[in-house]
Amino acid sequence: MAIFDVKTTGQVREPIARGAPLRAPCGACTVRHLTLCAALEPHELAEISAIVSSVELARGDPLFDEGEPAQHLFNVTSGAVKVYKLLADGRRQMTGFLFPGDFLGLANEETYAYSAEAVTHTVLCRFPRRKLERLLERYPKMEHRLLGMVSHELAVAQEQMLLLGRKTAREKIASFLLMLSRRSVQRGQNGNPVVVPMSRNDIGDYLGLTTETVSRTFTQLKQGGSISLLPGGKVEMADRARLEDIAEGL
Amino acid sequence: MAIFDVKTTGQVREPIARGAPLRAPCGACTVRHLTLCAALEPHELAEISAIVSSVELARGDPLFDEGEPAQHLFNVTSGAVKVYKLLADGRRQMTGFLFPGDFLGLANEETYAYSAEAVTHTVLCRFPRRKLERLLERYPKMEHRLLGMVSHELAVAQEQMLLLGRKTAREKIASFLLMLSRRSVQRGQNGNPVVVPMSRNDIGDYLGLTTETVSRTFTQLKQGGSISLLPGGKVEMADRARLEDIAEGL
DNA sequence: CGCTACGTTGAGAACAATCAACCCCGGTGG
DNA sequence: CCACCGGGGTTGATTGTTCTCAACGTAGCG
Repeated sequence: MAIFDVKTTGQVREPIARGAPLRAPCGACTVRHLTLCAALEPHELAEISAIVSSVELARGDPLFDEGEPAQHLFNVTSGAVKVYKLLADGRRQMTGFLFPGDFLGLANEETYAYSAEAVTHTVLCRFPRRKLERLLERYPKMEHRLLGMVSHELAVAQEQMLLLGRKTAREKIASFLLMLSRRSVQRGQNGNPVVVPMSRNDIGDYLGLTTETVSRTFTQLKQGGSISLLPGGKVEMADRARLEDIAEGL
Repeated sequence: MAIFDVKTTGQVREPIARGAPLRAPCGACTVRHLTLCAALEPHELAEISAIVSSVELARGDPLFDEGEPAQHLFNVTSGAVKVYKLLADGRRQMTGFLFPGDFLGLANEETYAYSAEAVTHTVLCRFPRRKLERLLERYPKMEHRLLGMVSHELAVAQEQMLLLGRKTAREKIASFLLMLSRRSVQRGQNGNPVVVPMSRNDIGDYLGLTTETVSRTFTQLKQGGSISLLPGGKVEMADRARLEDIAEGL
């Protein structure tokens, strides 16, 4: 949910085993200004560097599962991550898609309240929770920044509740595309056409729809001239103003 | 969303004009241990007392509207508040019901991202935002506590996304009753029968349903022997285990 | 070159929404 | 005192959006 304006061209930084930690040079972090680590003094940054490691995931790799002991916080460096909750019978609700600059893993309890999995090849920074907490105690500015980020997450979650509870399939898809586009622009990338790296099924689980309905609605928007579907999972928003209206329920 | 275990018998503390501020004695606050003000040193409490005032609302009175400048934070002292977002055509999504001990009004931007209105006669503490922010700067412990509260709100919001996106009407109503019951117990009140102070319409807007569907689903649960509807807006959970199963999708 | 996963499209079913009537209760004013 | 009114709640009939089940196409990959 954070802002980001650095071009990351590829996904892979250094080929390491899945989940294996790697010493990361925070000084060279390209997304630092949008993360918890923004605006740190050099000595603070050094302390962060001392506890952080890097994790690399392949498409589909799990990062952690709901109920697991919450031992780490993460910051997405490149790629994309999906976070979701499950019902006993397998029904799934995505609670978010995370892109470079976004953080995840914050847990009030001792365990994660949701699962996280890589949508594409992804690299993350990993902070041991205990150590980070101790750092936050000593640097209230960092905690203040974290509060701002969590508050923003909460506002985004409330917007999503409005979508899930009250918008039609059409409005949901329009809102979704616009959200992806805005976040892409915030990361300094092209907002149109927008890259849609997740599957129809994932999109459905994010919007409270089935794959079929997602597919049909894309088709419908395409035939209505609002969008075109480009190869490589890109969507061109041919009539953005119209999409904005649809998303707002007009 | 906060925890609370003090019995508040009535709603009215002191009859004052709607929305009018009143000097409040924080030292005597019965819900302090669940709020931002929990575990403060006496001198910190004195500083809070110096900036806080009290607000009293009648049933249906607005507290603030989405888009309005966010000048205050609030803490519910007694009563109940609903917070919601609207679409252009009037469709409404409740994002939460707040009870004694809960706070509201946190805004990342300069304006409120949602509207708030009293469900019943309600009393709140009011903190000027700027002054509270200055206090938070000086007392990182308070900010730490606030972070914990917001994180909890976020976890609740994610649970609600699962409900809105993936649960059936039946499962939604069962989940809703159990949530009210749990929060009632946390406030030290009777969890069964549970008091349901809000209208069918409000419940529908919270669960992403219409009034009619809410009403029908209550009837259905009643006929199935899971609940009984008592006078005074109370609901007896005759078979709580069954409700738990329904809520989990079993 | 065939798998498999993903996406699209179609037909029919189902759940919840809509439209509508009615009830009950509390408040108000004749 | 009672008739009227209005809001909230319940129930019924019907509609409709989305889901389900199913078939088929396509692209990437071993």
